[in-house]
Amino acid sequence: MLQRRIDDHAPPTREAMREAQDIFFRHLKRVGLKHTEQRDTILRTFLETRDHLSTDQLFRLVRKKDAKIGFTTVYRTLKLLAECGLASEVAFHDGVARYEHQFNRRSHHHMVCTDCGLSVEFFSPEVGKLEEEIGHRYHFEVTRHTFQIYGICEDCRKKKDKKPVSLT
Amino acid sequence: MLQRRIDDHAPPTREAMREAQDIFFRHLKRVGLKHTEQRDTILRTFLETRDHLSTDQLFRLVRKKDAKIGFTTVYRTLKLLAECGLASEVAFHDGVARYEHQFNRRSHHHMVCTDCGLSVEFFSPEVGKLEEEIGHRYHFEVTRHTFQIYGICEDCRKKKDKKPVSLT
DNA sequence: TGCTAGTTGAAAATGATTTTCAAATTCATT
DNA sequence: AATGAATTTGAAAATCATTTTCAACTAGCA
Repeated sequence: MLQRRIDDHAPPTREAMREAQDIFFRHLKRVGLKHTEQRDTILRTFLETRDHLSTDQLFRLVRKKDAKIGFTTVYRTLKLLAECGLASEVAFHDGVARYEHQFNRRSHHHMVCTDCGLSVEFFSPEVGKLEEEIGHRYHFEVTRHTFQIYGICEDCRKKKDKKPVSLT
Repeated sequence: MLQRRIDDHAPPTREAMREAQDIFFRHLKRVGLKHTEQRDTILRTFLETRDHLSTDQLFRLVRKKDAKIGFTTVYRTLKLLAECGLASEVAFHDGVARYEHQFNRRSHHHMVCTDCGLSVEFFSPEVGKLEEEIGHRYHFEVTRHTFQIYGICEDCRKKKDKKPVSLT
């Protein structure tokens, strides 16, 4: 499905990159894993992205930097990144797991067009407050939340108006 | 994964059941499909549930009522129910699509324990308002939203305290 | 009743995700 | 720098939920 974005975002600064690598390698050390060239390449590629990537999409990007890195390694590294909080899963309900990096980003949410796949980010501090409040009420130690709004974007509505009934 | 519930809910009244059937069969007629025994059984079974069911879980329940109904039919009927708004998908990020019935229920959301799978429902009118507001801002025609909070429930936290480091 | 379009369900296909395993690599220790 | 134990890698195979196929069956209109 096509993925367009409305908002924009700056590439990571050198410091940001370094800090993220630090978090990652500290995590690896903590759980007794090793620092490898592949993991580093995958992390760097991931941080340079801005969309919500499927494992396969990230794999394709990684392959451009190092054609010898396999899908499996990307898959496994993405799990490690999720473990240490650098990546988080975003479910768009289309049967594919997507990840986005969480580094230096404000808490945000997504609105997705169910026709063309356009996704828009929006920010809402209320959601964070609500999360905390509900967690407290039910004695949960809250770790994360997901909030997505689904609908039809303006463009797709216009297209529909032109051919109102599809008989195919 | 285990699924416990904290809140409770009454079984559907005869009227509620009838109304849902009406909505369903009206929908079938509208899109030129037929009213069958199987579809009726599946709808009734679904309405009697209260949890977030995977297709397979619903299939098992349906099979108790009519052992001749196949998985495929349950799968297809669930899609039809989602089409006419009687069912809606809930993603718990565990790789399985789940549905819950929407009939006569207030808009609600879920908090899920990532350890034991416990899910709690909560209600929050703010979320609906937010949905509308964001949709308007980006010119989306909003159809639905999902909001889930993830965390660790009280019980699981207590269990962890007892054996703080797992070395297996 | 007869007909047509839709339905059913077993089995096969699909497609994303996950595991397996032998060869290669990391890194703490010599 | 060399050693060796533990981990990593990546291709291939396995898994598993979901979706499609297709031949036999059924609903519901004329």
